[in-house]
Amino acid sequence: MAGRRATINDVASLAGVSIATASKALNGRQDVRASTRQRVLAAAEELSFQPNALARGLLSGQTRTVGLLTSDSAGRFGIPVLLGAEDAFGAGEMAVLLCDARGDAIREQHHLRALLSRRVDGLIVVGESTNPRLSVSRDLGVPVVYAYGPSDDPEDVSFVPDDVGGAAMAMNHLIALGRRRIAHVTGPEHYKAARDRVAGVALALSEAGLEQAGDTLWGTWSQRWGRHAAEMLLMAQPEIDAVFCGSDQVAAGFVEAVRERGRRVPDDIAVIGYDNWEVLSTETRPALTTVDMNLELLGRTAAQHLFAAIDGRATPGVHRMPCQLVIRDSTASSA
Amino acid sequence: MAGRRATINDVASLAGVSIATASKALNGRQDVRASTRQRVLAAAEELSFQPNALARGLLSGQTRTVGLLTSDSAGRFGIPVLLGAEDAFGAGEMAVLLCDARGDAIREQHHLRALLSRRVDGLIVVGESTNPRLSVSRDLGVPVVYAYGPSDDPEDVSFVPDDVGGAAMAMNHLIALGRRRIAHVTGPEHYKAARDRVAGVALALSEAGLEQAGDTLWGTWSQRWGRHAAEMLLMAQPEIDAVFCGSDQVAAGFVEAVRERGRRVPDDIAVIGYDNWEVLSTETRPALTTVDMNLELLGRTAAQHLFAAIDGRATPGVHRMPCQLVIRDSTASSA
DNA sequence: CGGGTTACTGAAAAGGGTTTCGAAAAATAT
DNA sequence: ATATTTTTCGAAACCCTTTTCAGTAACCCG
Repeated sequence: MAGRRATINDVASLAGVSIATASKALNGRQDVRASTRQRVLAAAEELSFQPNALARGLLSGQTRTVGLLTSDSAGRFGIPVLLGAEDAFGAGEMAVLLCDARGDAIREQHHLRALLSRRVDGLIVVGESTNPRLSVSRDLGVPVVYAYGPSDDPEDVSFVPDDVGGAAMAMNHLIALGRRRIAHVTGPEHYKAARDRVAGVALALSEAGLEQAGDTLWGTWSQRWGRHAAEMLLMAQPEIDAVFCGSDQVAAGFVEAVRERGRRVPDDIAVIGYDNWEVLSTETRPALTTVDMNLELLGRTAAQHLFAAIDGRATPGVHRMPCQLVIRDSTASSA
Repeated sequence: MAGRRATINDVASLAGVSIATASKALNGRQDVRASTRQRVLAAAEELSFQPNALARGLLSGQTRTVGLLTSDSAGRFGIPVLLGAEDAFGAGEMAVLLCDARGDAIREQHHLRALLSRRVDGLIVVGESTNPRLSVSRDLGVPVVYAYGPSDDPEDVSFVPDDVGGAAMAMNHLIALGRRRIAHVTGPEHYKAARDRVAGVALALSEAGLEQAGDTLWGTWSQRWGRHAAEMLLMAQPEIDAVFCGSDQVAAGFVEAVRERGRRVPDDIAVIGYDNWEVLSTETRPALTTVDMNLELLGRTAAQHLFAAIDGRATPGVHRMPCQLVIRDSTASSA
């Protein structure tokens, strides 16, 4: 804690040069004799000089800092996106200002103002669900990229998981395994994620010329609902041979109830989950086949596109990022 | 995106005053006529003027920004601490620079330098476990508070959960319920959290004049280990009437295996977990009694103490934050 | 009407770095 | 030796805000 922090002035006087020369030497510019540069570098080292990012930013207008605005970072989905973004930024020498609005619009405005006054170079807005959210980009003056939850303004840049594709991928896997009486148990209808997956299911079924086994069962994203749905389904349609669940939680509950009823997974009924939430998907018995939304990659991609947008190369629109099927025992071939 | 951003200069000319007057008017200082202030405020509003935090920080030497350095924010424990801290800072108009070192010392140094060059007012270091970690405070020039994982330097300020007290609290609950043959299944011995809880168990047992049922079973923090431990335990010591598990994951596996063996929870065997990881503790059947480490509160407290430290009122040492017992069905009175 | 207050206002400096431009020094050409 | 070019260096402006300090105008009182 050596009292005051060293400035370039201190470095310059210790090296016996002007601050202009010191600056050039430190930043690797031309027009500095090698021996002089050597002296300046040594002086900087001795004083453990760190250029003041505030002064630098004030002059250049670039803070090399981005804001990360999340509505609900407590949620499972925000975190991986956030980590992916942080990772991409860290590699690019960018710093991340984290703001959690806790789903409160007032707080969001407040954070937005704070970020703007700190002159961030750009902004990533991480949604709490894949439902479109109000755009904040209007008149903001800095580029914004939306991740997970897209903006409602098509002019904005958004990155979301391709839930339609993910669901279709899961269904195609079941169909390829020879399952023909496939049910679909999912979460609340007001989630776009749930509706998109319904669309993906329909797509895959119609391509295969199949009918869904019964109506889609809407519920909650909970294990409890998975159990309940399993009980209803085994009663009403005991002939089903596969179920696509809207989340790993639902799938975990479903599997548990199926086993308790004396039916086997995957032999009698194959089960697929969604999210690849590893604490759940790998710990259930049998381990869950599930759809991974690659959220960390999504966050990283969003961050990279924010870089591009900062450089003036924005790519407006909603970009759907492919999901990935992770195959485990709950759909193992009943060979 | 109105081209350049408005400066106080623009506000001043629009209001027809000098920049000094504008500044005073905006900051609510004396020596400005009410009508003049009114005009300035209107001008600022019209230009949507936001004072440049860089210029302000450069002058005052205070950035109203703190660094949050985590080793592993992917972990379950870092997140709540982080959220609590972010919450406390947000309320105090502070901004949070998030850095995740991913457990890499080089990356940590790099982030540390970046934070310092941005002139953060303080730093919170969030550990990935409660094992003590290398101090970063030496010669840093800004106050540092450690959360969850304490610093190895007793001169530093650290906040950690009181695992000894938490474990004792759990055991006392079992003892109060009349259980007398209590076993302890926990995670790897190289975790200080596991060792502390062993100490808490011993404390509670000796106070009650009881012996532990068998040796402590060390394993991993997984559900798999919980199941395995249950199988071993039911074989070797079928007389046990309660188990204290080192985590909710272990407890969930334990409960599952116990039920499969035809023994009832809590009637035959009461089970307590640790962490209060709600997706697990509330979804198992029966729902788990568990110890909550109040991590969000811990993060908030750490943040508040960082404020104090920034004001020069540091309170060195390791502060243990009390845990809280959350009682659910897995220890329900078998009345 | 002059002296002493009081109420405002504005010029200027400071904070730390980068960059431009001009000047000095050194090297080369004439 | 002088003229010209090249290299190296330093003074000063600039980024934006806050704050100090000096100055102006209005006001009150004698």
